[in-house]
Amino acid sequence: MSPETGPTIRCRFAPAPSGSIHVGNARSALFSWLVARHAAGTFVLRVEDTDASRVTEEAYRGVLGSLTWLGLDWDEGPDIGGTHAPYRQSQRLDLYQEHLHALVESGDAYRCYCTPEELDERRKAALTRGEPPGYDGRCRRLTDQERQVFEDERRSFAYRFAMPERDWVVDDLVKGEVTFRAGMLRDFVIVRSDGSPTFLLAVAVDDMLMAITHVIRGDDLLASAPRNAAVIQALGGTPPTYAHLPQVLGGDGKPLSKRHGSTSVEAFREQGYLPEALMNYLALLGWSWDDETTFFSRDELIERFDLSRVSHNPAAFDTQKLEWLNNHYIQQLGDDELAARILPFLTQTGLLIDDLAELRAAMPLVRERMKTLSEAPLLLRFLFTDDIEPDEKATKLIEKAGAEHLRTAADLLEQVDPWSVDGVSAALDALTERTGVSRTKAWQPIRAAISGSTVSPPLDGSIHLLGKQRTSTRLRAAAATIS
RNA sequence: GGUCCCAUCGUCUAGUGGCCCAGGACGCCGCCCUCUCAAGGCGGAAACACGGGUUCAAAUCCCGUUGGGACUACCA
Repeated sequence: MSPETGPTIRCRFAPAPSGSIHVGNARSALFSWLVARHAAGTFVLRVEDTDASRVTEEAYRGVLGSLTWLGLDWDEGPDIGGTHAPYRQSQRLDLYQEHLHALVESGDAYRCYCTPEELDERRKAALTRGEPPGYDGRCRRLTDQERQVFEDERRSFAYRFAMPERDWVVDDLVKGEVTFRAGMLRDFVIVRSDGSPTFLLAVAVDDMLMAITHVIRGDDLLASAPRNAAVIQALGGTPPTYAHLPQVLGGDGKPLSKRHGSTSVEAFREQGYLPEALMNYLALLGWSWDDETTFFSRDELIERFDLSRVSHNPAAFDTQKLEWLNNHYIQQLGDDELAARILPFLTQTGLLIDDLAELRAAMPLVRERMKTLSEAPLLLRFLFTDDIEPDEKATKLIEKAGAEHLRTAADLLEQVDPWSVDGVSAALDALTERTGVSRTKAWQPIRAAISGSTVSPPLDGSIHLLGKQRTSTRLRAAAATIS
């Protein structure tokens, strides 16, 4: 697979821009991209937007955006062009038309005059007879006279591909040799009666014309591989090598569907997952390097990824493991980087960050406390607003501690000079000593008063960042609420 | 219904006939650390779907059963 030993490997990802791309597709894209990058080959992005009515410009941009965010890039695509342009199927219609004619010329495609109603009827009849329900090939065997009758009636027609009646073997890089017996693959529609090409024509033509060498996709498309290959062969081309990946399932082990909520890449981004974490996690869904390595950087994946180590069984998406990985990657981020990534999540909840230095200074306090970036506002809110309303638990703690305790704390903290974490810490210890209770008992009411919650980053660091004045104000305000 | 794919802890997986009374990771449980919550450390419970073969030896090979899934569209 090295560039020196053979033709350049060309892989592609061909999403339909119908909304956003879900994690199953994202993994297909990732694996395909990894194969290309590992082999120093070419990665092609092609957009399957033949169903133009449903495709919006926004959905199109969303797909590209999701891939870019994930960390994937491409050498040829609709946005950057390339030697096999255009890369949107909606702009390749004349190409499909041209190849349809070639297929008709060579006798590999024919007009099918069967109406949807007739097809439906025959399908049902076959089913009740216990026979396979596929197209029976009727119009393929029409005599010239019969055909003429339909033409004279001006019946509308679709074009079907005449599937050669022989066994087909797909030598799949993941599944191995898969045999499809003669007769199992029926003649399929390649151009609809409205003249539009179907996926089965477009994919074959595009893969052939774009000189794709490796098609890596979900195994729901396994049965279409022999059809793709047959069309390409009929067109005089050489079919690519196929690799069909086992499905990505929802957390419940069922196929991904609306039931699982938002499983789009975009949704994970919005929830505060890091792209490096998602990529790492997705790589591990159906692939492993050895018996123990879990963390892989983008470059390590490129270096190590190999289809021969792709699992044969479907994989359930485990959000908890993703969360754990995400926390790991968050911990790897430096203060500036983490602050920059958190910022949008804070402003999104209405918090105004006027002091970036303060935000940056808070990073060490929250870094290992977040599974996702979207948890940041909850942890940092007390620093960026003075609108602190103690929750129920916090209120109870404050009342139980009493006004005296809070005022004592305020007194002690006001005396801290210079204002440092150590100084704050010493003052808190003095408070503990003076009251003669445990740190937990002495400090929790303080935490409640300054953060409004029973959970917060470490107290001394939090108070230090809050500042002497604001801390004092909050403690005394809390004390004042107790009658 | 037919064809095809798949089957190791709850989950992701290691395992290509002996190194496996099955290893790692997430999750779970316990302990430690500890100002809350986390993070971290240590320890624990937890799997070869079932039944037949083949073999000196099977999680690993073969057959069957069961169970999942895909396909069987003028969807992609």
